[in-house]
Amino acid sequence: MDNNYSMLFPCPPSSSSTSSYQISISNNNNDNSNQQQHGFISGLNNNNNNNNNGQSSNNSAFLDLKFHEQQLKRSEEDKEEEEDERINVSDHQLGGGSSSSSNKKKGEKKVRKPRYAFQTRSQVDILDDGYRWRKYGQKAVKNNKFPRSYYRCTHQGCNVKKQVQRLTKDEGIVVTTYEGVHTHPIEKTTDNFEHILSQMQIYTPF
DNA sequence: CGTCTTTGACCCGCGC
DNA sequence: GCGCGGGTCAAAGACG
Repeated sequence: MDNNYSMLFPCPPSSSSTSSYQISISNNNNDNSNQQQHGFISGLNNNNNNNNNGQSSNNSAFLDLKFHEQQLKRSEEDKEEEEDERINVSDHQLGGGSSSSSNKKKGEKKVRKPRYAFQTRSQVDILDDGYRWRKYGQKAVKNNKFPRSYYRCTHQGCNVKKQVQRLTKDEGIVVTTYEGVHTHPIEKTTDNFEHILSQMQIYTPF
């Protein structure tokens, strides 16, 4: 469907960065079959808005990105997405309570965009990918001592979301899950991110 | 004062 | 039908 990777990386990488990250990406088909391969990326940097960045990320110059399509019962939903208008399943609205940003009409089925998950070895939870995110929720996750944080892109009209979660098994790994594609250019660039992009082009299976 | 995070409540889907 | 877990909302607070 949307296998146009370049759309996902609106900022062309420059080769000027001298930072020393190494990236390894591997498809991680841990769950079921029927995998698709899409890519999205989250760079490594401090987002100095909020997080616990007392611990410097400079030491964690080794990035270990593992990339896998998240298998969220998505295969059937993708199929149904096209004929979505025809289906009248339920008349619920998104989210808790009164107002929903996506004004779904009565009878429309909730459409989930495909999601792309990355595992990133990083000291910090928040990875600066050049976009501005606003946190809108945090939930405790079953079988995980770390909570999952929910972020939404703050750009007007851009409905991209991401989830950030640290693994219990390996506390150094942060799983970042993106949902949707940005409809606007990147808002700020970082050397780290650009460097990661340049690496990604090598490894991304076009 | 504007922006962002925190956090409890709410809603929904799904399995039993 | 019920309970659980995931996802979202929105008011309140923190912060620059």
